[in-house]
Amino acid sequence: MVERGRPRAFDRNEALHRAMRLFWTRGYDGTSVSDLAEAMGINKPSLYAAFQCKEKLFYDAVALYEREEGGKFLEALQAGPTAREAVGEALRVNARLFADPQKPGGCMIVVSALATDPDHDAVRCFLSGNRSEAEAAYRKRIERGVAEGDVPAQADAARAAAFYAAIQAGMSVHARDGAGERSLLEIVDGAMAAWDHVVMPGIVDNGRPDETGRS
Amino acid sequence: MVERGRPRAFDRNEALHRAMRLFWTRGYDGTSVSDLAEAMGINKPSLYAAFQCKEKLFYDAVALYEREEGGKFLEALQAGPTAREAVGEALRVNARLFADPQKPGGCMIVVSALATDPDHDAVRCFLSGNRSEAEAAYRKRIERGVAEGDVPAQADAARAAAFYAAIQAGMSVHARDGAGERSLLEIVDGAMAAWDHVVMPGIVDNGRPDETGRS
DNA sequence: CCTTTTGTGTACCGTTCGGTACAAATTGCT
DNA sequence: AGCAATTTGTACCGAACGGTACACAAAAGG
Repeated sequence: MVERGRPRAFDRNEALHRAMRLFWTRGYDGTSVSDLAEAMGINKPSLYAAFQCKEKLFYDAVALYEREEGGKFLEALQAGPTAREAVGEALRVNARLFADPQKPGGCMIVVSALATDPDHDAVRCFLSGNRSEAEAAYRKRIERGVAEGDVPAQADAARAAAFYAAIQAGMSVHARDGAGERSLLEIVDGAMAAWDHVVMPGIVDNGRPDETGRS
Repeated sequence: MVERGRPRAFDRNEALHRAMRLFWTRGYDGTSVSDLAEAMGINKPSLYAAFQCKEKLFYDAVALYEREEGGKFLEALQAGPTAREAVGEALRVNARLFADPQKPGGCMIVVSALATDPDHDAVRCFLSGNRSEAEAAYRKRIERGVAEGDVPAQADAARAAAFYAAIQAGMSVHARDGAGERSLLEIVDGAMAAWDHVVMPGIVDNGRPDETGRS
């Protein structure tokens, strides 16, 4: 009793991928269901049968985005030997993603619904929550650095996470405005120069008197 | 021959101000003309008679935003005694604006149309151009710092401007997510810690060997 | 073969969109 | 007063919106 009835004539994942690209490019409000159906190569009833409604389709598309595009970011954030190197590499991974000429500019989670009408506030909040999760990922990685000894114990992980999350969001806007990979990597470079100060505000005024916080 | 015909029964500027607030909150796509008319306290024919169409109304609203909210930013950017202090103060002015609980979160020019359908691409490009102007303002202030001697001659003003413009955009997203003034000011503080490196990449690895660049 | 189950395409639903026709109302000018 | 110019409110326009009814097609199970 595995498959009853007429089989689906399209690849659900492929269709979802195309929907994701369209939402990413045009935003939630800027993408109509008719446009989606056309881009997905199906008719609207097929779309609704497979994805329930526009809003759920969007959530599925965001989940796919996180799996397809967010994976390398999270990997890089875990893989780096120190919190500093991990955060830097994670930002560089995203810089390359946001500026990829084969893809819509910037991060889908930032650009696709920043301001919406109150009817779609759930969508905006959903993305806002996802952004908070990204910030939390930065924070946890820095806290891990404290636990592992490569970040000073008195570090303000939450504050540093907010800083790097903001940098990442700014990179998305910049990418939307046509900034290239080089420009975004320069921004990352600048942000990483503030590491010591951001991680230990008040202790390190500026610059780093000593990098050997490691081990 | 100054005023013929029936006089307008509403204050055009007040109405535009209310439209600006609504666009700022909900974005271009998320704001309908009916909502606008209601918020402005007028009927649609009055709206169209006074502002031509939705798109032109939006442009007028953005211009008002720049006059009302962008003024203090530009002033601070010019007023600071050094480029460094001016950029820092300008960012702090915007941090307070973006987190003002009396106003919609973030910068209108960033949040109100990042991703739209192709029909409204002109709106997106208009805002993108305005963001470029803000970046140019940063660049010119830093170049002025070079001319006045408070910034080293070999400084990369364009790169630094891109960095601080990105920070500013990131602050808008963060403000939309509910970040308060304190959080945004901490981000500014972090960004300013990178000043020397950002202004002279490759020369100053990190930190500032000397702050007495002033005069 | 026949029923059940599910997907497909057409053609449509009510609502909202941006925008306007039109007649009444209110002013300045002569 | 009469005319020209302009705004106002009502009521409406065609188009696009998100979503669906329905008849038909294609598969599995009996």
